[in-house]
Amino acid sequence: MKPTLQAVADAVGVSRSTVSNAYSRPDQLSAALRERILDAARQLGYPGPNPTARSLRRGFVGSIGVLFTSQLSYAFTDPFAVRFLAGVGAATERHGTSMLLVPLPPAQTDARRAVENAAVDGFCVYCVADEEWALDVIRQRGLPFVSTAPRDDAGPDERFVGIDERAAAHSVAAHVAGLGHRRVALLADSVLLDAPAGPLTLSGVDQVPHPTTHGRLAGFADAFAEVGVDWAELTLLNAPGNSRQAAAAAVAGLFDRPAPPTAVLAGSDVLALGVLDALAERPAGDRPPVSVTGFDDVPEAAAAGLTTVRQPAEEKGRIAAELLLDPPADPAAGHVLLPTALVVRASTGPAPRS
Amino acid sequence: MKPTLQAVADAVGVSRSTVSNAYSRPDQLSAALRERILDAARQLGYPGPNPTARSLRRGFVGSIGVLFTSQLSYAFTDPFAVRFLAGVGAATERHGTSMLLVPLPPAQTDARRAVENAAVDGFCVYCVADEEWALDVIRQRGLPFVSTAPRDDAGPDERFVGIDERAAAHSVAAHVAGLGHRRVALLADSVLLDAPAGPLTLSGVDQVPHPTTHGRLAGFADAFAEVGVDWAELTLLNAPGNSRQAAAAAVAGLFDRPAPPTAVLAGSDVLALGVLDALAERPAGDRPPVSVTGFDDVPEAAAAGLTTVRQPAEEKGRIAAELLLDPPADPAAGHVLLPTALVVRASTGPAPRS
DNA sequence: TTGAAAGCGCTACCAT
DNA sequence: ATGGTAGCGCTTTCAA
Repeated sequence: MKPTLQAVADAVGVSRSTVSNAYSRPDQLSAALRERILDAARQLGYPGPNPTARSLRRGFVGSIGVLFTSQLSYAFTDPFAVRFLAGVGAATERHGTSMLLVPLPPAQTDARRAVENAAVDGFCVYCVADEEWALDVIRQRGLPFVSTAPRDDAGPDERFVGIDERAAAHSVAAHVAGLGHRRVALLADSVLLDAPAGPLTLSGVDQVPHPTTHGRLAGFADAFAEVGVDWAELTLLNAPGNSRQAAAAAVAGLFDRPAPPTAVLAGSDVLALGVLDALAERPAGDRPPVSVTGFDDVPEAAAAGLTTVRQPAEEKGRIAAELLLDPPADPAAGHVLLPTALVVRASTGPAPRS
Repeated sequence: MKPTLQAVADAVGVSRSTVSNAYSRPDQLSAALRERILDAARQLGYPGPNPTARSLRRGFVGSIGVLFTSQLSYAFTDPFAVRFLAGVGAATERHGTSMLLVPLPPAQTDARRAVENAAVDGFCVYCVADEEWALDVIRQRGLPFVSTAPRDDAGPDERFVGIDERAAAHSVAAHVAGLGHRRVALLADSVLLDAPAGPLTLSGVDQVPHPTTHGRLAGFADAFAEVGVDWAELTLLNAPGNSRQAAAAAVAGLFDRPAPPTAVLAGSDVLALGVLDALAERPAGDRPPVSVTGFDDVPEAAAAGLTTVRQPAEEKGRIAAELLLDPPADPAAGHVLLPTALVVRASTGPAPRS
């Protein structure tokens, strides 16, 4: 049995309060006594105050949760998510807080439980899919959180860090439109929950439930509407997951259609890279000159020569954590919009004249 | 004030035990009563049992710690570490456990505190530098742990997953020796704690404190000893950190020496890539034909054509977590050696005749 | 500077 | 099937 604080107190012949003070409030006792206590603790093999008991008593835990509303193992394969985590890590590091990664089981009920049971003082919610239920749980627990997806119904005290998805998406799409492309496919992850890979028909972009995906698709559509191509003329492709494989599956057969798109705008770099994979797999003589764009500007994008929109990944994570750990006095400061930039590389070019 | 379990009990007119059972042991009460209780809880905004209180009472937390004995923000820049984390994540996911990433402050005392205060049921210790102190704390807390660095003084109940570092390192080095290289530099991270970037003189490999680094350097040295090149003839280079920048700094000026090495054996792919960076920065006409090898076979290695040793990163993380979460009955099974494989790519070639 | 008392919110045992 | 009791190990007033 591990010795408790009580055991140390008994050994030294002082009260528990004094031992507690020796650890947590050194100024409350004489240096000599403190040394005596710490020595006795060492002797007894007392490992210091039990973190759980301390948390219960103090009312806070000293760690923040990071919630990926997707498989945790997936999150680590997403370069953008990893940079985000690095940012959160940097902030927690400075703050002396730990970060808890909470895996969400596939079943909805179990996932709720996971969020309910997480021992944290707040959450950074990194959303890749439906998240409302998670926010409900967090609110119910009375915990603060920072979201990275734009939400219409965000309360005034709800903190956010992100980008203007729609404007950013507009910028790449306008670039592609400017190159003359008119037959265009839009590719996104989770256009509709649980839709299969491939083409999808939606009466309008507002049917897309996930705010990030909605924002990006809307931005793409805006740019083409400006050049006279409207929603119904765009090919919408669903990728069941944000992975190169999912993207490749989504564009299967696409370029063998009668009038294939001359450009594919993807909702993320990972998806765009998957499209390039699919193109590269075709025999060299049969590669249509398709322009492809991504989103995020992850490290791999540069190597692949991908035209994309840059957003500061690490910064996003860092600010999310800081917003949580040091809530700004002014609630308006709890809403941070990060800059984005269009990065033009070799993956886009003029539309072929046809 | 958030309602407590007591409040729900009062509202329904049952005891706390019954409410507790409604959440944790549904089979202990009638479905009807359980529904009544859950309804009342919803009504009152009771978010379910407080995780901390529950942990205190139950005696376990439901999360495992992952300890990087380096900056957390650094860990996310290391592709091998990220794959390792992905493996841990996959295992925790299946097990319904969370993972706590504990940032270690620079100061030794604070770092001890961080490990002492982590609310976890055990640790996966991923070591990049001196780790003994951390293991001391963990043992003192009586927590189980799994280490990934080979340790001489490992007790019989201490679990381990890793590779035969020395044999693996020998395999690449023998490949390079077989290509005829005799003037060779060995590059490693933290050869000595706090040594600056660049050449370092050590009377023998046994002066290297970190077990992983020691194993790899020893394996390199073994292979060259076999062809008559002994330790003193090898150039030992220290990189202050496992990063491309650190590696580039370590080899600065190296190739402008009178008789520069014809091969650089790096202790990790990241370092090897840094060497390639340094080489690539030289004017095209002035690039010595240096063979470079890495270690790990991270995804980037393939793209760079790096000759390296493959070790299963994700598997390592997965097994580490599993060893922690489902301790094998047979203690011998708590010691897992993973396979490695020499991967020969374009970064190594025959030594120039001179 | 030190100690006594009062819980933090919950669960598990043992009765009923 | 349900409730009473007894803590889990600690911190924090407050009083001495």
